Amino acid sequence: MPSNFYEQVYAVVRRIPVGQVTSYGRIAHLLGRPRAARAVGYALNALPSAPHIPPVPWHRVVNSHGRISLSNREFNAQEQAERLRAEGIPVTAELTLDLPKHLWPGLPLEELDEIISPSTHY
DNA sequence: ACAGTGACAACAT
DNA sequence: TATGTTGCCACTG
Repeated sequence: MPSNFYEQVYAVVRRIPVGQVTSYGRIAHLLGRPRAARAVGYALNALPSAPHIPPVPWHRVVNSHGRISLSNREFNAQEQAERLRAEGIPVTAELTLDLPKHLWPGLPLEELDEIISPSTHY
């Protein structure tokens, strides 16, 4: 049973549209925990061992500088770059992209409320 | 209960 | 610009 926080992170990431990206910190802010950026990364790290349906587009999350994490010591970083390019986002050899240009605006309050407090939607 | 661990982020050199 | 340091928070054994 995944924790509530993980599920909240996954719920948000699923809303990121094709061709757009956001950062770990911004997801933390959306969830009302402005300083939990690190925990967001931790949540995504735990993803491969627990495949979800619908799938979670983890590749659309980069750091606050618009750079792919896991600095190229793992093939995962290259895979992430390829997936982003496939969605039309240019990624440099240094694994960076234009964050402001492709930044996902975020969620409407209504949808956000459903994620944070599912019990209050009726 | 508690210390250790990160796919972070901001700041300081 | 490029590293290093520090604060953070949820999760794990």
